Amino acid sequence: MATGRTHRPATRSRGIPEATVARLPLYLRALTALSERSVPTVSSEELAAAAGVNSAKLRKDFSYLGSYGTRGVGYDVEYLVYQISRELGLTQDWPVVIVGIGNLGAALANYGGFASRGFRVAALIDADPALTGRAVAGIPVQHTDDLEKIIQDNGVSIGVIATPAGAAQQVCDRLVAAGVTSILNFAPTVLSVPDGVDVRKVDLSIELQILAFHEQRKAGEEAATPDGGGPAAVARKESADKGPDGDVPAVMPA
Amino acid sequence: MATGRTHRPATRSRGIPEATVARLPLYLRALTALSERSVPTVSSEELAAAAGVNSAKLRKDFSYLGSYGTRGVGYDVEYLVYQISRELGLTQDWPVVIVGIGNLGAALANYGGFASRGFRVAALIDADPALTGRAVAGIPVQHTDDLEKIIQDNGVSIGVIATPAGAAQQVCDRLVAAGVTSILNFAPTVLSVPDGVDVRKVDLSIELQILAFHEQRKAGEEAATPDGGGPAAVARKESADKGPDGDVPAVMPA
DNA sequence: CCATCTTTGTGCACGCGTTCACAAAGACAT
DNA sequence: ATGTCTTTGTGAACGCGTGCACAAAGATGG
Repeated sequence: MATGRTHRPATRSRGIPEATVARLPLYLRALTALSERSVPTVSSEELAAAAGVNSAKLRKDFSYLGSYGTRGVGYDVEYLVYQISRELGLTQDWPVVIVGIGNLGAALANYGGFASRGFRVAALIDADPALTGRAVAGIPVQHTDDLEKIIQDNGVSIGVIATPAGAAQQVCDRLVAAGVTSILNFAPTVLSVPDGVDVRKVDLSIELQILAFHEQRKAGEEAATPDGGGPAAVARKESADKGPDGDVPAVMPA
Repeated sequence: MATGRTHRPATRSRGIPEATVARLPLYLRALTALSERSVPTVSSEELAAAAGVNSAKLRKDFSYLGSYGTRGVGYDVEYLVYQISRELGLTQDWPVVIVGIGNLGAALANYGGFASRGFRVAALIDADPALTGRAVAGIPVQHTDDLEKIIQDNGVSIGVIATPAGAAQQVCDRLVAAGVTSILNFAPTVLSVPDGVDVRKVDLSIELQILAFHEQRKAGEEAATPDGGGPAAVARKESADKGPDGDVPAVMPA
């Protein structure tokens, strides 16, 4: 750990820019919606609008995948769905384990967006013996003691961590040791992983803080807006000193 | 609803780059942890390691806020905590409403990371009459009919959407009409909002799809191994880029 | 077959973000 | 004071991502 030096030299995965990869799921969702409405073809302009991006960007993104469009017509929806799915690896089955079955873990287990895209919740794991055996989203919760066996028996390579912050690194280490090479982390902690292991982080409070920053800026500049005093919240008198409020937020209080 | 402009206006918010703003919460968390351990000062190198970023990047980030460090010593932890909190607008109270109290909404309501950073869940809102009146995380759920009144009475400017995809746009429109100017969207949909409203998106399935892409690539490059290709990929020393600092992505602004 | 129209695919330029490398600044010891 | 040591703050170079603008490619109609 302590990745002191040699950071990633280039972030191009097989010639496809990382930024493009991050948008492919967006296109895929829009295309899937079109497919369900039996729309045969779509132009870059239309699809871009549906995905909320610039049409030039979309065309460039697709150009990295190959030339799948027809000039003067657009893109074949079904064909493009297949190509993007294949590129993202969604044509195969990805068994996933969720560790930490609190409120968030349960929400994830129930989330329908997984199964519809090749992800299969292979197991739910929690350290609380009281949960063991109970079913969440129709899947029985298993105890952390069996983590390694579960990973290996199911050939799991993607793990989701939804534990409290304090347990995240330990769980991460065990997942990696057992063979997991991709981790989606919901715990508010920086995880250390060896090279070759991908970690993506989702942090609910960080997103809100970024919004707060912009919100504060908007409120501050609103003093000059022509529009009458908006009903927007007035900057309340600060008072709550940072205080040592239990910062370490447990993702779930069991 | 002409164009779904959900991407940031690329406006250098008060001279502070967007990328820097996105990292400030990361620094803040690391600093808070140091503060609780009564560490008086910290060097850019140490703090960068704790936050999982490059030290040069961290110093440049702080340089946008001003010169808060002492050469030869480092940064005063308490002072920096205050400066970043103030910059992010966390020294004031931010009432927030959560719309859609399903599994995810409940998880968010219970999430401890909000209250500890100036965010206060002012209300929970759901369209299901069966939920109305029931308490989740100690907060009574109110009906969607009262959405506008709740927003205005509480001076809410930040809304969290955790509804099914089909209801998201409608909820969004009502929130915006009632005065909300920042939205955190968990529904898998592209929201259309007028200028001046910020939207940040968190999409669980998109993150997994991005991981799957890299996972597939790793597996594909390992095909050279004599093994017939078992489903379980072995963590192997490989030049898998994508450094340890998994930045958000999609959310990126998504 | 030719003209015209539509839409893709991409060369190019620009700006943002990242990283390096080092001078400036302060602490500390002598 | 002076020198040495540590660490910040930043100028500059570089690479990536984005968006413009247009030529190429194919459809379509006469």
